[in-house]
Amino acid sequence: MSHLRIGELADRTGTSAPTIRYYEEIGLLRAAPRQSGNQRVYGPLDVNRLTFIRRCREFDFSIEQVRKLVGLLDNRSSSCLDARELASSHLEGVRAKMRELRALERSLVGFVADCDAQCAGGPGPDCVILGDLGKRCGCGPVVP
Amino acid sequence: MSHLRIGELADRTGTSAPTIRYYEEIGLLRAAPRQSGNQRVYGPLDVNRLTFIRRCREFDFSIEQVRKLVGLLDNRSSSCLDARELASSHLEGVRAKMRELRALERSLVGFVADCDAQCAGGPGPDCVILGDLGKRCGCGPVVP
DNA sequence: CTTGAACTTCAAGTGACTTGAGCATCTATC
DNA sequence: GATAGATGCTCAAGTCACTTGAAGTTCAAG
Repeated sequence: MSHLRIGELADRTGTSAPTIRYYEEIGLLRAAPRQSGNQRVYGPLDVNRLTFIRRCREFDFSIEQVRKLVGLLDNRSSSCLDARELASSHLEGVRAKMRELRALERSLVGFVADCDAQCAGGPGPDCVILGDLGKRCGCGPVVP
Repeated sequence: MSHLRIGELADRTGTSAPTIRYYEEIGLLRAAPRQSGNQRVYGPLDVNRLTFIRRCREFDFSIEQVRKLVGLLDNRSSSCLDARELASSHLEGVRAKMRELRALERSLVGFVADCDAQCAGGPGPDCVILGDLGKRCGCGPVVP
């Protein structure tokens, strides 16, 4: 049972087979040994490693960041501080993105509310959403 | 002064010149008329339209959504409801993304806090972050 | 032996641009 | 009028992290 083909590995790790081949191609996974018929064969260690990789990706680490994280695992003499640094700088990025999204959400809520209050489904070009989107450049509704 | 070249249009709208050419190529901006020397010439209406487009993009609307929004502007008989619909379905997407990011942030904060509490900068492979990232598959720290 | 699922490779497509090469044109100064 | 440097032009390829498609091979079941 410990010998898996690519489809089984994919199922166990929530990956697709093409993605596994892609990870192999970019060197994130080792080049898997092949069966007689040239099909890739995997073992339990591959399940572990790929699960780790997928988890990092779910946490929105980029492939290059994952490469470093995997390197930390491979290189057992490396410092914990490297992992902490990677995680916390990633956290910074996530927080910045969240701030942006919050501002965005507020604007969109405002647009929709204004539309409900003022346009009431009336036709066209004077919709406050279109007006709002054109604003802040001081140009009002845009005439094409 | 109402005749601008691409660089000036770029400056006034916070866009890059290649991006403006790209928008022209995909039909989001009309093909600009050319000067004698084949350089593009723009007017105030182009500033308005591009500002509108950039604003939509800042609000994370996809190019295709922007294309619709611009179409709403162009087609003055269209209904306000279309714009409202576009904005509110976009809002849904933004909220979903925010929920993901919030969960992600919590995890990362947890990782870093655990590391500070338990690893204290000690060396290596037993860093709780690497452990945490490998978890939930029940495999613990991953052995490559 | 045949069927069909799963595998193989290689190439191209996605979105929204960015970057680079190599050449033309404009503007300012001498 | 000559020249230098900024700005413009086109076309092609690169980015990221895969996904999709074509066309052919291998495996497992009946």
